[in-house]
Amino acid sequence: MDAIPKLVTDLLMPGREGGYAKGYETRELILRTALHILIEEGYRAMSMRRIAAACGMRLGNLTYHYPTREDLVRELLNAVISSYEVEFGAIVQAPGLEPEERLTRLCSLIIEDIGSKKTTRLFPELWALANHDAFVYERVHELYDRARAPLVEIIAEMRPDLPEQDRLDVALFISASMEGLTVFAGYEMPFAQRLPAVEHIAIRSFIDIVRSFQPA
Amino acid sequence: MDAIPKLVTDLLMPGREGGYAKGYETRELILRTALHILIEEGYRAMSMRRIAAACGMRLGNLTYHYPTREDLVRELLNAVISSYEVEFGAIVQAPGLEPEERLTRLCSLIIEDIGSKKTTRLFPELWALANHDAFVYERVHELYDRARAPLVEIIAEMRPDLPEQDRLDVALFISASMEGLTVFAGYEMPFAQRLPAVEHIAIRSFIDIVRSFQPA
DNA sequence: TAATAAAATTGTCAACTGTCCTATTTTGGA
DNA sequence: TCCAAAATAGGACAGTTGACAATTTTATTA
Repeated sequence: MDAIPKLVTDLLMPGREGGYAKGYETRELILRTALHILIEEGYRAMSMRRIAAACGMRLGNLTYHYPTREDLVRELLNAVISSYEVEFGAIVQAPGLEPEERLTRLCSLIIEDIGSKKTTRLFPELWALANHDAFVYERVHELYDRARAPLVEIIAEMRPDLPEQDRLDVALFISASMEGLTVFAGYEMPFAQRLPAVEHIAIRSFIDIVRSFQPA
Repeated sequence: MDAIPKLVTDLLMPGREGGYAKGYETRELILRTALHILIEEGYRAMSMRRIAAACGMRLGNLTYHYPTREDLVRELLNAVISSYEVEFGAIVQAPGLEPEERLTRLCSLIIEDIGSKKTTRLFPELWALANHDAFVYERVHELYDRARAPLVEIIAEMRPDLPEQDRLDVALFISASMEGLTVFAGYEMPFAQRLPAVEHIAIRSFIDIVRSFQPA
């Protein structure tokens, strides 16, 4: 039913320092399994015992690798968010292309990612958590800052006349616009099948704003 | 610190049928308190005992009014979402005004609501819950359907030439665009103070899309 | 005011939670 | 091959959770 999950970029773990390879693999399995439960059943279902059981290991072993639940959650979110940072950092800026074309490709990639199961399920959890957890808040918005950076650059190229603050505001709006699609046209959302159409509308309108925005 | 909460429209409870007035008041207190905990501390903190304690009542009494936690959550979300439906249903369509002006006012109201603490905190919780709870999913998207309806109407007035599907897609994009602001410029979010500026950009761009959208 | 339905209290239950501690087994390098 | 470190297992702990039953108190109205 589901597409083949792209395991490679699901999580970006910090490199291992000390310890055996076995332990590192186990920690990877743990975080991957925790992420799976988070996506499939939500944050509430992601208990220590539930994770251990799904990993086929004992609770004692889980708490050996992650002494507290908070440790585990932090590492998990860190690894997940890092993988997104890499993903967006790897977006080829394709120098030589017109800025409009680069804007189109960038937004296209982001919006298509929003349609994926992982992103549709994960980010609402992150948003909810961020409202009551300073660590999550910091980490999530750090990610968004980085994801917005290339957008700001393109806007600067297209509109060198614009004050920096206005560029930032426009980039912020474009970024928020796309994120908002998650709830409506994300994976298994009521308008999932309209995502391509809405993507088209979105990108056209983004180009229009950047081209025609005039400071107050 | 916080603004005075507008208690009147926070919750819309179903009218009481049978039972004493006392009981009805108690149920109202329960839902109001549960909502407060949900907003201030998140879904995970909203346990039966926590709610009962915050109400100054015993757990037994809470389970008398709401036998299971699921009952309570359903009633709570139903009451909260109903109040939003009333709020948006009450938006005066101001006949006689230009459609552009009506679009501006409607979006302005919605975006300003997104800046409120209640909305900023509540909706991410709803989005996360909706991903793993069919009831929440249904109820949330029912709300969004209703909130989009006046938008579709205005677009129809401005663009009678447009096929219905295109109007719906445009309304969907505008609606999603605004919701996306929650995470970035909502209450206590990093760009909360940019909300007015972004609101301005958003509305200008919305008017532009509606005016100039051309089917593929 | 008395009768009675509703509301609220109190105590209990099994299941689950995160954390900790102590064996035991496994691993990989000397 | 041996051995110390690492990994895993197993059990125990106190606290929390949702649900429920028996009981007492309160509110409403006949």
